[in-house]
Amino acid sequence: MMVRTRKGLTERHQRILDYLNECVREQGYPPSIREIGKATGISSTSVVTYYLKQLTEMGLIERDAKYSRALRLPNAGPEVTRVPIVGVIAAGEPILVPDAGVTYIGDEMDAVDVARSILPGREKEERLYALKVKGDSMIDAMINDGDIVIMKPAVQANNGEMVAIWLPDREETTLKYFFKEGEHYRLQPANPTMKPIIISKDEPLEIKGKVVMVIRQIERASL
Amino acid sequence: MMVRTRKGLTERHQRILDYLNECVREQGYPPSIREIGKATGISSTSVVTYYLKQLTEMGLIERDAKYSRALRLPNAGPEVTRVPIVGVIAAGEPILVPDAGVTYIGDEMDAVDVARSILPGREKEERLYALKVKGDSMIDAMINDGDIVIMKPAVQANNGEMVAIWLPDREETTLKYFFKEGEHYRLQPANPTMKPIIISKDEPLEIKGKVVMVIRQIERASL
DNA sequence: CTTGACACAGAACGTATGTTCGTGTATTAT
DNA sequence: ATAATACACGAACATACGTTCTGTGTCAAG
Repeated sequence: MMVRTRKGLTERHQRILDYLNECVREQGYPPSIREIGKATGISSTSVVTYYLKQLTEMGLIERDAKYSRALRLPNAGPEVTRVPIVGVIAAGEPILVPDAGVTYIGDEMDAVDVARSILPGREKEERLYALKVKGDSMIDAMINDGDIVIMKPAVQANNGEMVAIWLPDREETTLKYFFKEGEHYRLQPANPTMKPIIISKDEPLEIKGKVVMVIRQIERASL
Repeated sequence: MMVRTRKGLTERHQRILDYLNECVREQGYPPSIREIGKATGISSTSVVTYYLKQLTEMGLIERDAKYSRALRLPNAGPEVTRVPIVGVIAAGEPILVPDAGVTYIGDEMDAVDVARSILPGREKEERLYALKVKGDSMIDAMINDGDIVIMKPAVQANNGEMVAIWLPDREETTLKYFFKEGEHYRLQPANPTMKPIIISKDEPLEIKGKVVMVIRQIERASL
């Protein structure tokens, strides 16, 4: 009996999977049964089929019977999420929030691609949007003019979450860590050397979304 | 003569391309010549081959002759670049730079995936690395504790580029926009409210890399 | 010692598959 | 009018290809 590795895979299972991945990545199409055999040192097409059947049963590949090269890696979905840039965010303007029922299609809209692996788990499922920062007003959030802020829709927040807040009385937008404390809210800047804003619970405060990520593409500075 | 569309593509060319894209996306492997014929209303395998030859000549597909389903969309490379996180960057420590000949393989190393579409053009070709920010010392660069800085190797810089600099005399690392001016260097903070550092050309200054991008994954703040 | 499970192998087979050839029509250039 | 080119097609062909069948060897359990 061959030595089993993780998940009940033998070395031959693993080499077949690795070869399949390599073929899809390098040549753009899956290998045939005979090509798998040659690459993995299996001299018989029936043994390759024997292993492919097991990999199918383990859910690691999918096959469409009888057709050539009809192998599929089931979880090879798109690696990036395209997040629409729905507008800008600036200190003195209300925050733009996408309408609930609107979807953004194609390339007409500005968008930013974000690798799914660097998004927090649950955000992968939710409808993210992005805002581009305009002006120097977000410095206390350590966010620069031109940065892209990835948001998820929210009208409420838990303590410690960073949110986009519109303060109507002050006509001000801000990005802050949000805390409920006694009779007021504390809006804590990301810059630890700066002081928080204390907002009385009498004062209107609108949470427009939660900040998930900030992306800064470094461009050359002018003199 | 059939009506030509953009780039000299006839309707049949376009339908073949669309079908190829659809097959790769939906079933995970390319179609055969006969499948293309059925899907596009072309009854003869030699006509399909005639069109595939033209699409190849236009650079829109690639074929590996004689093998089944050996069609490839040439620009369908991986959508993300995996950038290794080679260490941390902190104010009082020299900057870690990956050795020239070393490559990072597999999952042993921390890494961050970056969508290729948000990288500047030439960085896609070069060997990027990432450093994780430790401490509050990069605030003047608008960079927070925990941020990930995507770098490209460099020992020289042009005016206006953001670089990672190690000042040996001061035992200090800093991220600044770099300017050569007369008898000194000006290291300009990203935070426009902060003053630059002026470094005499007599003082040692080591450029360790150029900053390409900053990624901040927002986590919950503690009280 | 026997049996069954597992792993492996080669051969045979029918179908899938891509290429080549010959033919036809329409349009454009000479 | 003729030739060249583009577009279209069916048939034939050889090879690629996946499945099935039969067989062997090893090992563990009974």
